[in-house]
Amino acid sequence: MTIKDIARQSGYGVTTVSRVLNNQPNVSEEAREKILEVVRRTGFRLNSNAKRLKQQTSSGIAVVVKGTNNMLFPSILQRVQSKLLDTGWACMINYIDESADEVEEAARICAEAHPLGMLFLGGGIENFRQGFSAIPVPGVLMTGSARDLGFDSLSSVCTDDVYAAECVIEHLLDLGHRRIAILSGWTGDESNPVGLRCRGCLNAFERRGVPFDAGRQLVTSRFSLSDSYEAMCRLLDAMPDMTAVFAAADVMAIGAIRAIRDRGLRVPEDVSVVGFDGVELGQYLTPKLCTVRQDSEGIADRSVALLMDAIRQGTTASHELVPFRFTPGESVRRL
Amino acid sequence: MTIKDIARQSGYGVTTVSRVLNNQPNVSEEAREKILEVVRRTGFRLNSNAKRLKQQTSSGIAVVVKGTNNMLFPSILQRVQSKLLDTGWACMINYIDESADEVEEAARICAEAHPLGMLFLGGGIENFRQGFSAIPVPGVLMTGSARDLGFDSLSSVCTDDVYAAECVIEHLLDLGHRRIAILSGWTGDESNPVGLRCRGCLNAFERRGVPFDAGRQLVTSRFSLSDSYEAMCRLLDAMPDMTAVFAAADVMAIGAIRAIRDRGLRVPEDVSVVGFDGVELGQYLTPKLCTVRQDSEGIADRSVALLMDAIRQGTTASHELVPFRFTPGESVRRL
DNA sequence: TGAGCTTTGACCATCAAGGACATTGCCCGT
DNA sequence: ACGGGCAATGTCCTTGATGGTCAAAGCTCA
Repeated sequence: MTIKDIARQSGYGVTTVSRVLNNQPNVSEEAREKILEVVRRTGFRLNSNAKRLKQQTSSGIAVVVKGTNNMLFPSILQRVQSKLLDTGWACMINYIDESADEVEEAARICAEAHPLGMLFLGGGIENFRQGFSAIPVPGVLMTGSARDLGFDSLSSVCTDDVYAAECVIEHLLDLGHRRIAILSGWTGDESNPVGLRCRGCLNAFERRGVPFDAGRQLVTSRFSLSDSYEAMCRLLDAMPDMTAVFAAADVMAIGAIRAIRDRGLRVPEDVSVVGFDGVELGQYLTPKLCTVRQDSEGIADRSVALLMDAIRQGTTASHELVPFRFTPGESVRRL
Repeated sequence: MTIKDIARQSGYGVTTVSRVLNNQPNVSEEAREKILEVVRRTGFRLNSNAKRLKQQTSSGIAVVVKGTNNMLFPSILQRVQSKLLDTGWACMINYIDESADEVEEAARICAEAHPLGMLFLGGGIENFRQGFSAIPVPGVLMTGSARDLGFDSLSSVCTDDVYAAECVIEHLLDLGHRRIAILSGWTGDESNPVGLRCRGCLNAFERRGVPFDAGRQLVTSRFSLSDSYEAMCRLLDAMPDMTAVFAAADVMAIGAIRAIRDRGLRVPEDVSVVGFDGVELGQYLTPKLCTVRQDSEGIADRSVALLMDAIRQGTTASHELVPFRFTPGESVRRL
């Protein structure tokens, strides 16, 4: 079934059929009707490969999502999708794990799809470096800043992680907490959002003159309930006198709370817990989770907007911070 | 940048370059080396549109996900993605909302991508009817059975929702509960998984001779925390003497628990709660959620396998049930 | 040295659609 | 009545990669 068959069946030429199917002018109403009738009857659809080959366009946007446990991702993805639907573009999503070979495989698949642009969700710049930087299309890093990294086709949209983490620690200090533990994600790279959050914590401790022993007070964990549970157990061993813990993600905070309770301790009476992300779920837990609410819709909207600009107008990369909101909650108490 | 440029730059012909890039025989090692060197240096990639046009293949799998609040979806999607990565196929994911026009838009985009196959996650057969059934490729419905529906290209893989719901109700009845409320999803179509779960509940009540007044004891809600919270409030108003509630999804159970607590009632002392899905999160809540654990990995694996068979061997549609496991938990007590 | 074989590469048609340009036919003004 | 002008339509070439055909080159062996 090709456009030629439609032409033959309708008694017109391929050009006329093409004009009808692309809503172009210079076609008589009669021809339009007849051709559309044949198209409807046969269920014909243009071959997208041929169309894109001729028009030198490609298939839409590729989205790379690293990790599935971040509870903020589903809402961001839906928002992105819904924005892209408005443009009529397709959206290829690649979920990848943290292992290197999957990143490369995903990069290969993305590259072969010849997307017009790429969005990166989760992980920091290290993913991008490792495979995706060879794909010569505009991109937006939706978590973590790409400023000062020398990629002029990579924009970024994120929360001001450093400042937000500072706010969290300041808040805990204001409430009288001094022995504060940090449950962090991977911190190898400070352009990583979690690394930035750690930096914010250290800044706050320093500014307020509160000593902080990273070896004892900080433990890293992956973004998963089970991993953060175990990490929190280690923290409790190393620092049994802690009065508060800051988890670098809500999902970690939830794992941590379970660990605290399984030790027979109470939240927040014995240990206060603060999360990061502000997922809706946090407000349905008992106690309601104190957290930093990231504006997932804002992140999605601005990312898509930046990407569109870059694709359509060739705008150079820019870097935006999306406002966050510190959300006090019952999981923290005043000492 | 085309294959011709590579040919010119490497001093070979396009045929040879094509053979190298497609790992075909009859190329000298020297030519292979030289050509690959040029490819690496220039970052050249075959134009996938041209390639697919010539080879009359298409771009991979389209996945349609309806709703983002089901906490089981991320793990299923990642598993699907990882299985598909093995095949080297791309995977286009479409998140859609429940509104009709988004379904149609998504269907249009999927159709234009000419996928080799489709996967449907969330929602029941009604989505498929409404737009996707016109896409002439094999599909697998990952939630809800497509048996007896007369689509011979649509397979299905799901949990035995009816039986699982029967188990839940039987369990509650065994523990002495008699005034059991049901917090259900949309029930308009009994091929819908949530509809099937309701049917299972009714079966169990009937078999055990326990009266059930659907008008008072059953409330429907969307798959969201806020919606199920409100629905639970209505249930508590209509049936203040309830001793247990069965929520048709874990996310609803969590919304319900918040509603119960906001009334000053305790879980499970005043009201027992059972969920459905068995998301990992449930075991991190307090109390640990009693639920039905669906085998998300099994669902993903079997769905991909069925789809692959249908695409590669033209297997006709089949319908599979994946075992579930009833998971007792602290959110239910014996009366 | 040349017949017979294998390896290698140039060339062209092909895929489905789109666009430049040519052609047709009609309307209208003079 | 005739030609200018214009809308409608068709012809033909192009897009990038592939694969078949066939020629050229290199090799072995009598």
